[in-house]
Amino acid sequence: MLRADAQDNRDRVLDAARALFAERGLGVTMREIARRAGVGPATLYRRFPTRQALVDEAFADELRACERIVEDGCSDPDPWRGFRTVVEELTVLNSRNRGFVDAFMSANPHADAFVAHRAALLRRLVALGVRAQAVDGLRRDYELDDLLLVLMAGRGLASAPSQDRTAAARRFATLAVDALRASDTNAPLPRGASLSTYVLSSAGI
Amino acid sequence: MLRADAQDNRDRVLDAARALFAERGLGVTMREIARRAGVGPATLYRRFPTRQALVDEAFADELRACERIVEDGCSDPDPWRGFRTVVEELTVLNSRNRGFVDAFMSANPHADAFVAHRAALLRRLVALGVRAQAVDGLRRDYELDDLLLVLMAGRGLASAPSQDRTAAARRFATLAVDALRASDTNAPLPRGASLSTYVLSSAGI
DNA sequence: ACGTTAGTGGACGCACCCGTCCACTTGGTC
DNA sequence: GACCAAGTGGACGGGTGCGTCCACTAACGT
Repeated sequence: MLRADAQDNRDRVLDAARALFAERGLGVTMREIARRAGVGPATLYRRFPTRQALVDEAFADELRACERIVEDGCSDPDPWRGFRTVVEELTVLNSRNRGFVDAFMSANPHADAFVAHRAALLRRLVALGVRAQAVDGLRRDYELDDLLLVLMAGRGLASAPSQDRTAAARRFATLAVDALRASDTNAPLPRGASLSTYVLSSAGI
Repeated sequence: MLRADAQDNRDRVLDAARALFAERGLGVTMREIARRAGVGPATLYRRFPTRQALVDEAFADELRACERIVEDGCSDPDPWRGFRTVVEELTVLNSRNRGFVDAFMSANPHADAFVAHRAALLRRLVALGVRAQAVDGLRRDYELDDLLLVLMAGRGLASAPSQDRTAAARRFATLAVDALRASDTNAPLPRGASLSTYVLSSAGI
């Protein structure tokens, strides 16, 4: 059990970290987080010995939100609608939080808490994709890489001015869905994505 | 006229800068470029007093390539085909060079050589877009922002393993083109992009 | 109320980058 | 071959972030 003041400081550090990660990405310094939280560096390091420990904790909520989005999408009786919802929601989530996609995508094998979650999430997304293809919603030549690209692109949105970031994210998601929709005007996709093998080589998919 | 050995060093510095910018983005330090070129810091600073001067020079070729792509696209008698080509070629260009999009997008008003070129390029892209819409190739609700998003997304490709980066870029570009193609299955795009006003507020478009 | 001990902020040593300066080297010229 | 100015590498002071240490503070149990 933590002493009351320590608990308080811990919370303030987490709040500061979340705010800074969201608005400026994972690049912010530990010092800066400590300053924003109004504590000294020692306090920060005592609670979170490594940057990764702080990142893991700071994004735990986001990760849960992310899992919930995927879960909801997967349990939609119409898999194509579920897929579209997932794309849209994840894009909005990303656009709000600059650090989260970074943390999620660059998760380091054996180094942090994201790896296992990521593997599980992506496995479910693959399954959802297959089902969405089966009902002729999602284009036949879709692969997981294409979704990853869309999510990575969403990162760019997080540097837009904050006022209408969500609106921009929804617009972008709509575009992405149109790109992935099965249609007889679709140009055939050339082979050649490799992002997922790169991102997932560690995750055992 | 530069002394022979000085010219030699200058060339080596530029080569090193190009290589490092391409593979690691604009974040590399001046020191590191100097080390890679096998010269001291003083030599680097003598030739390129500021980082921006080096960036400008290092990307001059890329910038020309970029302009040529847009020019070719604009002079295509079929504007929609021209537009598609531009998307594809620019995406490939981006995927090859991690630093270029950064330099191009984050160009600082009054601070570097990219601003004027950027404004001119984007103006031409706007015009091409309008023409591509007129022939029912490009979707009606397209805006410049959508293209910028695609290009930003392409940056993500530059961190993929290098072997098939180009293939991945072409695949992604094909997806993007499908997203932007006019079709009766297009979902209506919600309003709300704002990237271009953000990127271009300084460029006088 | 008071002692104990977890908790704390600030200071420290280290490493890195920055941009500049200076004494030496060396290419080009006579 | 000898001169000399352009050219050079390395060293320097200033700044910042890192992770750790330590003497003080104050929360909690009695």
